[in-house]
Amino acid sequence: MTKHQNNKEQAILAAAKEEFLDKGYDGARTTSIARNAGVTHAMLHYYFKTKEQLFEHIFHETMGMLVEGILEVFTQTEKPFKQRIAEALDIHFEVIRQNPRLPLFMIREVASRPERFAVIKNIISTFAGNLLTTMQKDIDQAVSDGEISPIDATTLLLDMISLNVFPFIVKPVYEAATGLNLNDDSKFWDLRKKENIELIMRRLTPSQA
Amino acid sequence: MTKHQNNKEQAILAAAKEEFLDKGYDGARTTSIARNAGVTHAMLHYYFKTKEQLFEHIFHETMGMLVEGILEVFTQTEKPFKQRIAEALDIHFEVIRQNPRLPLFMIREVASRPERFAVIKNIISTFAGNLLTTMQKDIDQAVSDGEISPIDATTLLLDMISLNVFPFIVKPVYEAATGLNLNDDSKFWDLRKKENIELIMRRLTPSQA
DNA sequence: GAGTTTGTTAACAGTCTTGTTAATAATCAT
DNA sequence: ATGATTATTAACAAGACTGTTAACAAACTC
Repeated sequence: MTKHQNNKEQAILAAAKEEFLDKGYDGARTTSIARNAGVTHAMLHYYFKTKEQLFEHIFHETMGMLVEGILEVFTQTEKPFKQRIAEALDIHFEVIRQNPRLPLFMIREVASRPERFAVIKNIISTFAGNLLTTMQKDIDQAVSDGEISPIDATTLLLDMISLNVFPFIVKPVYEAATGLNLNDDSKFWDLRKKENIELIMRRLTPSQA
Repeated sequence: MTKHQNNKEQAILAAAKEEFLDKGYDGARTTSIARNAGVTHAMLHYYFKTKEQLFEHIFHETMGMLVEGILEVFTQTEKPFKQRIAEALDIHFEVIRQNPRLPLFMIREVASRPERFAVIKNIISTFAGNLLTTMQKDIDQAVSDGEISPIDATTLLLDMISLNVFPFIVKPVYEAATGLNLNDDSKFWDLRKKENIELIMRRLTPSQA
């Protein structure tokens, strides 16, 4: 662990993250990971016994990053409800923008092996439970204050996540169909964020009728 | 081709569709497909030379279904713009509801092998081009009539697709996290469709200020 | 510096998976 | 009915991929 370059372990992890995010568990090859990390594939099995174990590392690291990012979003101050939602949308969008391949990775892996998800199931469900109840309370308050029109917390949350996440998921299809490269296009993503906030704000604003 | 039960070919196609939709190309096994179809795996290779070729069949059939469904959505009559959009959302949502695994399948395969998408790239891009220009004209008309507030056609389209498609994509994650089964829950999907239409209608309605 | 632990390599074993082949049966055309 | 075509089976070939092992090197401990 000391003088020996243990950066090999890091190199393996980095290459593995690339490979898994790109191709998913089934498409990933341990030989390819080893090659990209610049080590023999025996080394890979020396540091991480199995492909599954290596994947677990990446999956947890990745999920941790995501959950952390989301948690950060909802520790908000005492501002008007609509403003807090707008800020949450902003931060949430930026978290994904910095890790754009993460949502598809998560969805893909859970879809093909739901049991793998069991580990962080509890974390998410208790977290979501708390979030939804506090959110619903805030909503009820804001509604009776006449600040917003009524809506379910779960409904609102799914609205927000759909709008913020889907563009990143559909990006490969969009790029394949148009030939454009959205990574370069920061204007596109700025506009998208703005539009999402606009949509949710309009959804929340009480109707004038 | 005649008296021989060529339903074996159909059985293989059916089993292959299941397998590919469920596990993706990389996760699918031709032996497993053959087993589920009730044929030897030599038969599979007799009818479809390679796994790739079998996949192409499924991919094309599947994409055709999707594109057809989408096309159907936008052949609309001479109703007010907002009403047409609401109806398009409704039909689009129902198409996906009947083929709920299709969007994730498409996105997953395009993400891990963009080149495979080249075949239907042209269809989609010309289709989308036409759609967007007519849509933009309709929007401009409706805006100058004071029916709606201004919006880009591409922006509106992405809003609509995000809201309608994402819930189906995230379904496995939702189910894994909650332990619930959304397939049974037709109320959930009815509400979701309603909410999506509500959101887009509010987005389009001119602001009262 | 002798011995122990840790890191590294190359070769290999075993399994899984795709695809082929050669032999056999069923169906069809005439 | 006979020959040609199509369907079907079982066994096998080849390769890819994961994981192991045995031998060796480097560093670390005392």
